[in-house]
Amino acid sequence: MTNTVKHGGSALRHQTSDGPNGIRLRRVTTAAAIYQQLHAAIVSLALKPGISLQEKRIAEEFGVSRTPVREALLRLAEVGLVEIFPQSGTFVSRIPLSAIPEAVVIRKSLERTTVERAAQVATAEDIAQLDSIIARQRAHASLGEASHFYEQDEAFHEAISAIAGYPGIWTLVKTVKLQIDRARRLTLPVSGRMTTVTEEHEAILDAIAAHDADRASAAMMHHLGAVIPDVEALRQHHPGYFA
Amino acid sequence: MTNTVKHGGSALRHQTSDGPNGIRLRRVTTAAAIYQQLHAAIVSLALKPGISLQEKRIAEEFGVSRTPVREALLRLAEVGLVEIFPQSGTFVSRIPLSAIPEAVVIRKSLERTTVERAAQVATAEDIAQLDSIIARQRAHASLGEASHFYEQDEAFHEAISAIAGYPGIWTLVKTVKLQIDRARRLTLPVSGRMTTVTEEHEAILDAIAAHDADRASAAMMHHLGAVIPDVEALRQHHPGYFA
DNA sequence: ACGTGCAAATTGATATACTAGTATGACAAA
DNA sequence: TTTGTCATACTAGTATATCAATTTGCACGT
Repeated sequence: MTNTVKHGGSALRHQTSDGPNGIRLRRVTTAAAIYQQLHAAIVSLALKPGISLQEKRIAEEFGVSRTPVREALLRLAEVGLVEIFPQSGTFVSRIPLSAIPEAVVIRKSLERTTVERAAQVATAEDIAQLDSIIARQRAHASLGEASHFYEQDEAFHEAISAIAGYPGIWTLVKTVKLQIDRARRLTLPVSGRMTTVTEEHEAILDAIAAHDADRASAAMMHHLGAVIPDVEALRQHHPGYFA
Repeated sequence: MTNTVKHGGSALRHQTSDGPNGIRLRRVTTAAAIYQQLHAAIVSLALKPGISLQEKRIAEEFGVSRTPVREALLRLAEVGLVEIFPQSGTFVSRIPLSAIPEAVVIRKSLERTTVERAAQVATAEDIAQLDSIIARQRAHASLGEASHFYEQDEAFHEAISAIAGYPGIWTLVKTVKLQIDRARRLTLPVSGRMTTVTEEHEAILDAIAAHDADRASAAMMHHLGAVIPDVEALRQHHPGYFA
């Protein structure tokens, strides 16, 4: 377990507080920047589950001191993306397959709530917004742009949360579904999957537009239930990635 | 905004790692200890919303360096109990009344899920366990022991989550209901409230014992809906406590 | 093969110093 | 009086060096 990963020697550049127009921007701390970079790297599996992360080495690679690196790692440990063993080492967490079913249940519970509420209160503009998201999604799907497609997928769910008046629920869902996302990254990109997802989103939107909370809920449950990855196949293809 | 608060000069003592029986206990880091103390102080309102918390001063009061204090404050900021303004100051967060309705919705959503599942799968032992919790609760209520009563109240909900097979949901609910708890602390202890809560718990348990998921859900929703504090009265009595 | 013990490695914590924003109040200008 | 500027002090963010506590692995000896 002495694997390491190169970060490409990316140097962090402190953002100065003054924008060109004199607007006072919120300062981006070094610790926050490192957190985001590591977060993205872990979720995208650029940093593989199980590999070692050392405060000292990361600090050198980013060209900063241990302090902000340490703070970033502590935050990552809280959301379950790294595991810190005192006086021993810090490692990218293995994907806890046993926790995924519960994460799915939580997500279903919360998104059922948002979609039902959204179906009750959605305005014409809300529906138009969701429709435009789906349109972009369909375009990306036809071009096979998985990354952009994924962004719009998230935007769709986030928009529903916002429409319902519960934007904080999406924030919660994002952290809950982290490990699910990591597992999903390992599944081969099934052709046609993007089209299927788009159709499921359309079904959800149809129900919202009809202000049919029950149908919207059912469509959302079907959508979220279809995303569960095949656990056993993953274990076979990627030994050592799971806890 | 130069208010401060005395911590009574409580000195932290490092726990050694070896228990009397040789079992290797998980080491309690200084940062974690400080986090817990500040967490409890803020939720119990011993630390009032809005007052200043300074890394340096807290470090001196606890007799430690800035580092663990800083880590504790960062964690507290993540759960919304303190607000950090870079290069300016750190303050106990004011209670965000506007976020409370959403927190209630989230809690209802998650606990509806757990109680419905619990009603489906509860065994005789599970039901006995819940019954004993309620028994203890009734005893504490009759003696007016609010603090012990509150512990059993939490234990009841936590047990339901565990019975459902979703222990992580209770962990989530605990953080979501933090601000609700702070607001509730400000409400005067209504006589008979403890008795009412106990009866509501009994109704929930009855439905679970009967494996009636719908009734259990309804009882839980009624229970959680009855706890919403009177926002306007709070604003009047405690100016400066809310955001 | 199997413990034993020591050295290396790593996180936890301390102490100190410096930087960069931020709040504050005094003071000058209108 | 009001407004704008400036000096000052304060605070969080970061850097650096160092030590402590503990785990881990490997060499060593039995």
